[in-house]
Amino acid sequence: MRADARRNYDKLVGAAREVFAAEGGGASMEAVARKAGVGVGTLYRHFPRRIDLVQAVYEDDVEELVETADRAVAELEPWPAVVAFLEAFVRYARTKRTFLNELREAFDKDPALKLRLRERIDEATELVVGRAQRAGAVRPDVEGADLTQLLGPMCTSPTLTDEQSVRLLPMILDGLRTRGDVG
Amino acid sequence: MRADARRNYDKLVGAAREVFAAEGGGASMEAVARKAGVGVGTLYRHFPRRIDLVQAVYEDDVEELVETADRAVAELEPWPAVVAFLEAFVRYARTKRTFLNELREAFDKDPALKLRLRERIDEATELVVGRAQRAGAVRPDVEGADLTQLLGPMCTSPTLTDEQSVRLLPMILDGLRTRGDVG
DNA sequence: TTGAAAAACGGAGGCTACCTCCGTATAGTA
DNA sequence: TACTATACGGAGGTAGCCTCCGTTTTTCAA
Repeated sequence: MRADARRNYDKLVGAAREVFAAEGGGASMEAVARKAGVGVGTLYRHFPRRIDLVQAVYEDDVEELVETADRAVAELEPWPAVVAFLEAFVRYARTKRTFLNELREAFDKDPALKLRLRERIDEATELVVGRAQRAGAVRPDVEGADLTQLLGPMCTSPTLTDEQSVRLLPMILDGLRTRGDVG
Repeated sequence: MRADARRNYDKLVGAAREVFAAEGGGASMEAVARKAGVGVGTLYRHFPRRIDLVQAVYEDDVEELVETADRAVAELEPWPAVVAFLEAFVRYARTKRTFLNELREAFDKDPALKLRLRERIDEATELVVGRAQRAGAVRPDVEGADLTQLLGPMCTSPTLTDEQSVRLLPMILDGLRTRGDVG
């Protein structure tokens, strides 16, 4: 891939993320190209169908979430790493609401994609949570996948408000940590 | 409402049902008008937004389902009435798959609609199932709403095949009926 | 460093679907 | 029957999707 192509690819994914977040997954391709500062031709060469763009944004988001997990484990103590990761997960999941339909369509068309990315997220969660469990900071009777299963649907539900998510995550974190544990 | 307007309204809802079933909820308005044998102007006067048409089709389907329940109770013995109604429910729910996204959008915009129609369905189910329970044909430890809750998601799941739904409904019916009951 | 091939860019333009508008047709009514 | 309110239909304006191709940029061998 040529350097300028790579540059434009990244610009397009970034622009698509912003535009989809602001206008929903139905936003016009022209708007994405404009935001990225490239022509529509360039957009369509990289992403022939709208769904390819949605998918690229989503994969990019998942990758970032996984990196957040790695960074949290490398830089933070076990419990703060869990807090940081789950906050990132909530942010990640909530942005999906603006293009849930498009995402579902992408998953319908390619079920393997859904599975693969879900595994990737579950592994990252397990990395952070398992470490905290071994350190005695998190109760042992939960698994990483339980948490994403709990938070994912909560965050993508269209009726969840910003305030609710801000109130609920701390509550979930309190329930998650080993009892009597401090700070 | 003038007679010709009423006629065209009905033709449009019928055409929309067929076209949505065949091409999905994203089918073109022109295609619906053509199928109904009217001009697009007529379509848009009756249904200013696509969502209004989706909603009309859905309400019509629910109405038909409720009528099926009434007819089953009037014309059939308790158990056969349950069979007939649940088969109709499966048919009803499966047709929704082709325009689930549009339906969700309609519900997001008007949550009361969802509630109202759900209640209507639950009442119809209760009518048929309650009668069969009182007649001793159906086990007493289930409610009408449990059944729709079980069948609805099953039928609208995009991964359910025709064959599966044909195999599963009899199984569910077997589990539903009072043990030792015949015919 | 240079020049030519390969790769990528951009946006004009064709296509299709959405929706409005208004002249024409028709049902209902006295 | 004649009149009016109502409804019909589809031409045409608008907008978004996508393709195509002349132009620009990058790469790389000499």
